[in-house]
Amino acid sequence: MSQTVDRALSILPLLAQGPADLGQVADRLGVHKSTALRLLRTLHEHGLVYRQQDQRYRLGARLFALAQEAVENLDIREIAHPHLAALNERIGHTIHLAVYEEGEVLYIDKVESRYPVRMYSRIGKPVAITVAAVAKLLLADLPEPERRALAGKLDYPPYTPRSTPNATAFLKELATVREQGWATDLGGHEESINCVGAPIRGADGRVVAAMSVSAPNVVVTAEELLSLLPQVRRTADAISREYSGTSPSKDSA
Amino acid sequence: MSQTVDRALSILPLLAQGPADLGQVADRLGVHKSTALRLLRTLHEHGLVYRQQDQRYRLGARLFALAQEAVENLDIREIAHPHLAALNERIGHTIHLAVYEEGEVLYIDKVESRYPVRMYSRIGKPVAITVAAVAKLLLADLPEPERRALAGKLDYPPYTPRSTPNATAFLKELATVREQGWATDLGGHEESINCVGAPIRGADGRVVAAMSVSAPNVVVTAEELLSLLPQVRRTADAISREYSGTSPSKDSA
DNA sequence: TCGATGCGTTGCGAAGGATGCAACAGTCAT
DNA sequence: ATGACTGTTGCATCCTTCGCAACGCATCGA
Repeated sequence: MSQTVDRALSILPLLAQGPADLGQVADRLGVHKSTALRLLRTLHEHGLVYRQQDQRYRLGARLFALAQEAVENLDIREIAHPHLAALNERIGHTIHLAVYEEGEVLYIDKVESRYPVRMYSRIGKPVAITVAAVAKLLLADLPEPERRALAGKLDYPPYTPRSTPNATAFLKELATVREQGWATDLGGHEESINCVGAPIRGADGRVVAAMSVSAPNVVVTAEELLSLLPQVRRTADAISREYSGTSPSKDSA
Repeated sequence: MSQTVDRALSILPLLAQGPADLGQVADRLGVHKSTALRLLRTLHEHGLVYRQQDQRYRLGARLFALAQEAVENLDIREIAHPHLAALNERIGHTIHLAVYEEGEVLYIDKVESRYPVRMYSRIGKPVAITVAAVAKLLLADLPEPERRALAGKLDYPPYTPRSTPNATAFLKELATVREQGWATDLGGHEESINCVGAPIRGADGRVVAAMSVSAPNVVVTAEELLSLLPQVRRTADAISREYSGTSPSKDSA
């Protein structure tokens, strides 16, 4: 809607592919060099773009700062984390927390068996949206038309023989997930990794996030992992209650 | 330099503090609601901003994607990682890799003892720039005026009794670090944590990155940690050589 | 040593786009 | 039902951005 801003923001994904010099940026944008220069300068002032010694531009540090702050301020994450940590304390496996946003699923928290570490390493990468347990949970709750549209647009990479093959199978799986209120990924992404997940719901019953427990099948069999389902669901429900209960009145300032 | 873009980008740090509605954004920017709306729409189209169900805006997922891609494309990181992993294999402690950028020091890689994990959790947060070994290494190599200016601007939080107290002490410490070619942080940030670090240099001899090994003093004493210094330096030098050697000719496309 | 080519940078007039206003629509609370 | 609030739209005005051309500067080759 705003041409100037639109152009400026188009520079970011362009630089995400790698550093580029002024001419390259101008060409890719289809604008004059001087225009590109002014846009880059503005981005630079805000720290979103950095100029390395060879004068080429690349993405800047402020970007990380923003992403960091953003994820820290997600109240679901804040509420969920203690619950995830407690569950992890008991069962010891890796636990993920994920949300859905505009056609993408992204992890916003993770608890590792050894120590609690917030690892955002998978953030931004195309999450295995067609197979991940958390993705199924989140997509299963989308309004019918949006769900159909999204399922049609997706790619269905055959990570393993057990991966979801196509939109039809995926929609069917989502229906199952919606019915039963939990989801699995049994070797659909990596042959040896199994997951079980449960949805976290807001006050209106809509799924606002999803959590899952993952473990390699050399450690626990799929059946053993499934036996943890009640605990996973209890945790998810506890988070749902707390999230629904406490009104989000942030009386700051 | 570009007013429109400047205003639009100013929205991002504002939203980083927490979700805000249209009116709040407009107020903080000092512009009319309709103007703020158009800017937010543009940000939204690029995925940098997300509109939650209560219509308030917050930072969007694309931001994570960009930050992720950006850090993945840092060639220093790519080159260094195998070396860091190898060193970690031998000595088992936590290893950090950091770079300097426009007054900030940020971690771009980390290897944990258990398994290699890229953890960007500290990115964006104010790194303990006045005490961290990697920070000293990076700042010690700055041009004199820039170093002085920066040292003057910094805060010197007394994390522990051993933290760097002020600019004078810091500049002196940096001089020492520059002389000896390595740095330590002995309980300057957290009482029980010690670090030793070494610089990674480009072809022109300038410090382009810094690495460090950290360990709690309940596991290894400061002396024991210091005895690892030769290995750390060898690793850093190996990275320097590889980084300088291979010309960065990315013959893509 | 000198000219040539390529890059980033600056100042300028023109015009295109962004701005703020005012009016509208929807929602919630009273 | 009525009021207040928030988000939204269309529009005329003016500011801001745009592309041009010329410049400074470095690198390269003769």
